[in-house]
Amino acid sequence: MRIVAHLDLDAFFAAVEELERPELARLPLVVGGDPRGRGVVATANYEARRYGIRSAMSCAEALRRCPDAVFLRPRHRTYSEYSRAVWAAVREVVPTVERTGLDEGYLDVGEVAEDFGRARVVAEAVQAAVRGATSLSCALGVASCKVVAKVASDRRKPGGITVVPAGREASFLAPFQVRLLPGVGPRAEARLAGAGIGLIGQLAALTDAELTRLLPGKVGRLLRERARGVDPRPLELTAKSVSIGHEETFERDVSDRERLHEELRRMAGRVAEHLVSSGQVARTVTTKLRYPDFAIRSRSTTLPAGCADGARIGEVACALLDRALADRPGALRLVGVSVSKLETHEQLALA
DNA sequence: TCTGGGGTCCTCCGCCTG
DNA sequence: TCTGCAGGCGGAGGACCC
Repeated sequence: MRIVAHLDLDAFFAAVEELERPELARLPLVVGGDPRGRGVVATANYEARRYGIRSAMSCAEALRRCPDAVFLRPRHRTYSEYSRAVWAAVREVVPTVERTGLDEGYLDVGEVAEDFGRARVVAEAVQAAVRGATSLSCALGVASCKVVAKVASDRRKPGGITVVPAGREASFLAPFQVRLLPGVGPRAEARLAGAGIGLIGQLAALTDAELTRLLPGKVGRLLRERARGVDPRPLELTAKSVSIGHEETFERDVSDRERLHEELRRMAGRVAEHLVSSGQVARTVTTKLRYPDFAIRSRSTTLPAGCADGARIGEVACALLDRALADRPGALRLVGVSVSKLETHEQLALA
């Protein structure tokens, strides 16, 4: 019997900060950007959420909602260390794991539990292991496939366990808002709402013709399958990254070409360091621009051979920036550089 | 509200080639 | 040699996720 669990650490960044600084534990706490700048909320603890503060909200808005909140900048290195400890503890209980982020992932519970009743016991053992190793709490959803497990893990937060027995997938999902289905973002939600479709059960019941009209292409068919609780995706145990990039939003929009080039060269250097440390080279360089009206433009080019040289990547990125600004001149809110078509040194040696 | 930074995947279009 | 077509690929953009 295939049984999958989705594990989600509760308010992860904020929970780590509370562990590191226990005096913050009962205060509204926001981890994210500068509340006087252009930053957004990465994570808010449950105390801050009582004021309506949510992830992805601008920090300025979070400050307006709760002027007494404590604002901290994210410390990714510290979170990575806690994350490593969490997943080591999880693997002591369930050896086969797919990490999808620092704070979440899927577990192959079928390996250690032969039925859904026993799966709950395994989920409790995972929670206890995580708490014992790190003092962090997590929520788990257990089901026959990834999408149902993921929706289930969100049901009882913080610290809960939700088990959806086999055969109950579609009826479990049906009453939830479509936006809770992974893959349905603001655009798809708006299109569905325009046709009076608000619940996952209604999405699951759409005819082919209705689906083609509302959500054409592969995406629509995939979302309707998921709404029906059908999701054959296996656990991905060896995730390899496809691209590496770096981008930054300026405090104030920048139009000075020299300054933009300088920033791009600096970011290209960081990207190249990342490439070198992972033993990879890249063939495609992409420069991204965001204008004050939030319009995004990107220009990319593919090099004849793989490259991990920061100066070379910077040079190409600057030329791409110039090309994009020739098409649409103006000040920029953000620039970024990323590389893709990655190859490892082993692959190059084989080629 | 006024929107970061790191990504992935999908779609569309134009170009090239057989 | 020209035309039409299909498929592959690169480039650009959009939607989404954490």
